[in-house]
Amino acid sequence: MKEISKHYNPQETEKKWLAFWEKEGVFKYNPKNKNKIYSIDTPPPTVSGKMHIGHAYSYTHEDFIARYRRMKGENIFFPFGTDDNGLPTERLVEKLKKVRANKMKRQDFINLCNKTLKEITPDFIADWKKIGMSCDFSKIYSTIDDNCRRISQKLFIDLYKKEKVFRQEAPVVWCPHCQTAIAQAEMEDEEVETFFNDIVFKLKDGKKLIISTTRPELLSSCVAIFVHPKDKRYKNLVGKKAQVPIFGNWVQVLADNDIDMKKGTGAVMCCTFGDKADVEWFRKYKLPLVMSLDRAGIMTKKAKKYAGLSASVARAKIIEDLKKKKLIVNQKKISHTLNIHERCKTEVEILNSEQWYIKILDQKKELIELGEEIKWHPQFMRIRLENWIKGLSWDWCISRQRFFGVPFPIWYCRKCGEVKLADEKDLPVDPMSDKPKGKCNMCKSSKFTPEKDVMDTWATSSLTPQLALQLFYSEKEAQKLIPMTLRPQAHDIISTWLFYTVVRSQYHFEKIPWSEVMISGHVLDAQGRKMSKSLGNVVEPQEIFEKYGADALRFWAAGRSLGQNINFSEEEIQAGKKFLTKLWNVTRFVMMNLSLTTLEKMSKSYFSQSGKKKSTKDDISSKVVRDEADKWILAELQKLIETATKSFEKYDYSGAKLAIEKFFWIKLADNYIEIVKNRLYDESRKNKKSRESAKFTLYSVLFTLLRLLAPFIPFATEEIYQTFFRTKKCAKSIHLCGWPSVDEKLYDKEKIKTGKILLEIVVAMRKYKAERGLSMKAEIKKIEISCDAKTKKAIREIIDDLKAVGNIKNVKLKKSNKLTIKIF
RNA sequence: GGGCGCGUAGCUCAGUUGGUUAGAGCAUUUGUCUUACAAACAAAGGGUCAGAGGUUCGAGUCCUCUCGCGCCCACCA
Repeated sequence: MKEISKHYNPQETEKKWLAFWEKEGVFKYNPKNKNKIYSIDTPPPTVSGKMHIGHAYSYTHEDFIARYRRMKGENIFFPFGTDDNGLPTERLVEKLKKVRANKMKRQDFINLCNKTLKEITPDFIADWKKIGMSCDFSKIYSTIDDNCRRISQKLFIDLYKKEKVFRQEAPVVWCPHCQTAIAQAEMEDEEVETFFNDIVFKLKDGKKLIISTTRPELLSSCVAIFVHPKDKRYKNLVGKKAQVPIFGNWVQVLADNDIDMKKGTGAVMCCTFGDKADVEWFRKYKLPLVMSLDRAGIMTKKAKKYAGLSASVARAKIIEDLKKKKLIVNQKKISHTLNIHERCKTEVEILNSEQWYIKILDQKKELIELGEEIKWHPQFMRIRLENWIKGLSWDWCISRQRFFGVPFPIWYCRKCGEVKLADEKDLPVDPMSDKPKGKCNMCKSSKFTPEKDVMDTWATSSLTPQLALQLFYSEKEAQKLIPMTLRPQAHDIISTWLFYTVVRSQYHFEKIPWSEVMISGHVLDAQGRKMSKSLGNVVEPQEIFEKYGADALRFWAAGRSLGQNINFSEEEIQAGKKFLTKLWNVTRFVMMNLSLTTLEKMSKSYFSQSGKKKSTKDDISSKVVRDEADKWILAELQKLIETATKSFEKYDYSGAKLAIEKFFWIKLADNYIEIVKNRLYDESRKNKKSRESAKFTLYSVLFTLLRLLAPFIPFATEEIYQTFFRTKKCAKSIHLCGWPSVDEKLYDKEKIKTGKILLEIVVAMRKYKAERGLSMKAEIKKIEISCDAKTKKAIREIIDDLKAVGNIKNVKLKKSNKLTIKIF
């Protein structure tokens, strides 16, 4: 018997195997391996200082799949990277270093970002290792590193040459706080209370026209008034001019079908720009452009006496002035939803400015079809992409008036304005410090202005298949590996990362980026609410590691089906820990009963180097296994392998976990071990063959079970494998052992039926004893079982185990059509 | 307003293509030192499967409607 400690210590064990995996390069990717490649487009987490529980939840999901596929023998390409450029990183650095990018020299800020990333990234990544991600961490990309900048710029040039990207001056969604353009996907909703003001405009004939607005501060931007063409109240006013109060200019009254007659007074002012409708009218009726707000959200000169005020101050002031002049006739308190910037929660504005866009609006249909080409897990998530694409109303704005991002590889000719692209050989470039080669292609001038803007972070992270593949492959080879096998991610970024990656893959390679996607849900608190600092309900995975270990956390994460949100529950994590303890105890039991020589004999004869079962010729199961209970548990085990494998193939890891858990606890621990105990303890000679049968069964059931569990609890299973199962000839890690396959010879469905009867009798006996307050060891004098002939035969075959487990003196079998059990 | 998901035991969730008596964990109650495990084990109680209607020999499962919860999108004048 091997020495084995009484308690399982997850923290120590996990640390040990983490170091072992790294040292031995267990998860290192080998591009030369000839096996089928299973490639995963791992989400590069946005560097934020710390892994959160939602990360832990969804990343373990993809790791379950990766580990399963690896054991199946596929060549797993499971890279790792971090997304660390753009606004999220800028905001993190501003917070950590207590600076404001706007108030620093551009280059100083960029240097500070790079320096900060160097400081925090290793600790950040450590959590992904701790959770047991089986990625190849030996080569990691960062979306701001030289290679990623090069790829990103190169592919930008590709888009430019394919005319999929364009620059235009147009109204764009703008964040006044971050002072940059943003994309449609970066907006969130927020419900706010405000006043709906009825404001008096005067007509030439002195009559009044009352409009309703929530944004009176934009009066100075008013360029028209709209009414519905069928609105009788205003029908005779259409085509006439009205005077803007306070500012005195005259604007036309126009009719448009989009007007809601029931809303407010049914008359609305159009400002360039108050909202998206204004943009549409601006375009449709070719209205003049009057910008009353600047890039920082401050009123411009156009706002005359209100210039220099912030929008909200100006609003209060203008309402006051209008009231004094009795030009506000009604104020109604309303609550409405407006868009805020997801990064800083500032109310967004629409501003006219020059930006770079990737064309998407003209490709909606094609993009929806591409979504259909991908296999979705779960399927319903595809609809979310489709809905998003259908609802798109802006092309994808990728330029940001920021600092820490991938620069555009372009300059503009000072003379004719023509774009000058960087030479692909020179990438990555920073046009702010690098000079373009040659002269302007149009006018042959040699004076250029650099593009100051940087690309949005999604413009680079939408290229993760390339960023990851080019860690190991040349550009040409990498393209051959598109589509990758799997994109795993959570549902919140379907409209960004998933969508953008599809767009880029199509434009560059005319291919979908991956054949399959798996979408995880979110972690909510115990009450099902979002976790947030303000609610104080945030659970940190680091605390869970400390208290219960990563395996317990992973076990919990496998508890709900893919795509579903999960409520955090400490009890569930405790249940995971309990499972580990139980597994440990079962292992102790098995190992206490197997001698070292038996172990070696078994591993030699039964398992080949890879841990895969040997060919049938070497199969000793048919020679050794003789008792019915053993055949029963082995048959159940085959059924389990079948279920677990089928589930994993469907990305239904939770189904696999559930089946394994039930088998382990109910079939194996509660019943089989109880039944077989007595046979193991009886060391008499005549029992030798039965004892051997039990030993072999326990050995192979446990080893199979360990392999089935390895994707979920990689640390505990590794510990047990290394301590008890691994011999010189075996694979160096359980994660390199084969995935168990069903042994048809052992998959005897009749034996499963026999087992069912056996359990029924055992349960009846236990109930009998429990009801009388007896010990489970108490003797039963006589048990009478009435059953049909077939069952009778089956019971005869398991009668020794049955008598032993219940401590029964006499078993009497009677013939009957119905199974009844009487105990005396 | 549109789309998607969810509603099953006190709580958290399973429930395969419709098929015997709807399952598990936690919680509750009772019992048991049983040579793996008392942080364990055994047993028990607990359900109009949100509601209504329909299809079917048969519905937790399929269809229609209603109600409740969550998420995404739209509405923003």
